[in-house]
Amino acid sequence: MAANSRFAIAVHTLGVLAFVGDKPVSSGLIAKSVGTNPVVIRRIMRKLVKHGLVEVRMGTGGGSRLTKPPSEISLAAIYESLEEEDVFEVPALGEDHCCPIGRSVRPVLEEVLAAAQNEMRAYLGKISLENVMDSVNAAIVVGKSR
Amino acid sequence: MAANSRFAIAVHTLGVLAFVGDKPVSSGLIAKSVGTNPVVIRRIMRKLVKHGLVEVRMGTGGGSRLTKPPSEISLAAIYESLEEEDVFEVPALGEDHCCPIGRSVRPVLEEVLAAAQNEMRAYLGKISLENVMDSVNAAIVVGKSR
DNA sequence: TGAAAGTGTAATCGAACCAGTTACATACTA
DNA sequence: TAGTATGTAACTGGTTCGATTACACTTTCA
Repeated sequence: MAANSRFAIAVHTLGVLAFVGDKPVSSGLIAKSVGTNPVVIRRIMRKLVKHGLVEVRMGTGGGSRLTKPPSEISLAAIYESLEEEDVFEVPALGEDHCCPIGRSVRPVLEEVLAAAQNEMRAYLGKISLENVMDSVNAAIVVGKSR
Repeated sequence: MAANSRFAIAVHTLGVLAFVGDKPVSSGLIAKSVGTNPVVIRRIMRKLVKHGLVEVRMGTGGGSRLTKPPSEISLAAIYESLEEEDVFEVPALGEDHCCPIGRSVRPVLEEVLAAAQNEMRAYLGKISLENVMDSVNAAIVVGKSR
């Protein structure tokens, strides 16, 4: 995964859908709320549809809608849907590499780094879209919107 | 932080230093073990020096050396030393943004994502360079180096 | 039935980032 | 002083990514 705004955009997008409720929302409208281009939203939406978080209707009055209540959508599910690369990358070395350390470090590192990322994912699994939106709504009501 | 091999390179580099022990190791030699260019190693080394993990001597017979035993160097310390950007980025929106959700989502997201990254860091804090090298050495002895 | 409002998708552009490399100044040792 | 190192700047090529444009396709509704 690159230094990446896609995850934030995805959560924001689903947040808008959750906020609006049952009515389909167009990618153009979401793009305005997120501050980007409709195509960017649709690119992300494609993956969310593929993973069953969202359904899309084409044509007039169409747009996107959540397939389940926000309480049943965890941030981990959103993260997984985006199919990002790993945060860390362990460069390959070639099998005939001279240094024994070089050859052995790689699998060890991969294991450790994967475990570290799993910790992060586990945390995201504990937070639902509903949790996020509760905080957002609270901020709106209190007027802390800046 | 970008999809990033620097962290892996840094751990690998310090692993070589730990393996060699007290004798200074040149960036050229490390670069060969890591499979990259000496300048890349020196760029990373600069930061490790800045954070006190490593000391460097110039001139003939010079090179780098750990400043403390591997058991006292955690992966989290290495990670911090690299001063990478955050894994996630929450795009800025401008204060006069029209959508109230857009304005309020940002701080909430930032908080959640920071917490997620802290989980990862906490895990890295529990693992020392010595732990990693123990696994590496075990792999070498057993001959599982591929 | 046809216009309008949507999405799907490909292609292109420019900016940013990064590893690799070269080159050279500087520092240290023998 | 010669040789071995690091420090650092500069350039390059590849990759990624968001933004944008363009166009085909789908659906609704008047």
